[in-house]
Amino acid sequence: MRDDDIATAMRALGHPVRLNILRILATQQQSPCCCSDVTVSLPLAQSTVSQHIKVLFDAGLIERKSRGTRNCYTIRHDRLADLGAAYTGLLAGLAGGPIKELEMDPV
Amino acid sequence: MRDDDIATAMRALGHPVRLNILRILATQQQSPCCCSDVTVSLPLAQSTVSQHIKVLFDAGLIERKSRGTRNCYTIRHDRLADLGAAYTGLLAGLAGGPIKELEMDPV
DNA sequence: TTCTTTTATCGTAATGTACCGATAAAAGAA
DNA sequence: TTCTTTTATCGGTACATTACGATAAAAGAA
Repeated sequence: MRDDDIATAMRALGHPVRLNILRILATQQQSPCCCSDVTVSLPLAQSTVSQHIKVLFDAGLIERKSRGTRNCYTIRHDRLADLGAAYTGLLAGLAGGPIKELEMDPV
Repeated sequence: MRDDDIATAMRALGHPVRLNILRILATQQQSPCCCSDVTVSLPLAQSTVSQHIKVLFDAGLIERKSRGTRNCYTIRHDRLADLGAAYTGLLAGLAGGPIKELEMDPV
């Protein structure tokens, strides 16, 4: 995962409303969840929710499936796990300190 | 960790330059690392780096220590770990699905 | 004291984000 | 066909972010 992708995903998660959208998608995981389903659970206009969904979608954190007149969104758990792994890797790199190159090439 | 704090920390990590600043701080962990030390490692003006550092500081991800005429910054590994735990908790909540309340209150 | 170093902050410009209402396109129902 | 539902996108407003150069304050050196 490149730094740009990590940053994009982090920024997508960097808004409380979008965290809640993920939770809403998780809650209604059984039946497919569309934009209007999310909107009724939030004190925001439909256009605003659609915009937040787009941010999550562009960051690759949710998936879109066209079902009739609605677009159903589901969480991409694989991508969220990837981000978690990338974050763990980042922390490991930060903990190492300046002796990092010795660890990578032990002859 | 509240949603607002998670979002703030995520947003602070949501820029490639700030990821690099953390890595630079980690690399020069031995000797205290100040703003000018970070600046020479980046193709950015000192004022811009100072601003990025402020974002990380305001998010609680780095610590400031006044040492003479310079301000030395160090990584707050505890806060980064907190964020990792919060993220893990978020993922667990998202994986659970709509049966979440049954798990929390098994009588 | 004066000089230098270092940093945060100010001012500014360009760009991005967050919200809203209105609207056009797509798909199903009548 | 016409009507309804749903959604993405457009236009607009307000505010935040990112970048820069310039500058004042603080602390040490001369």
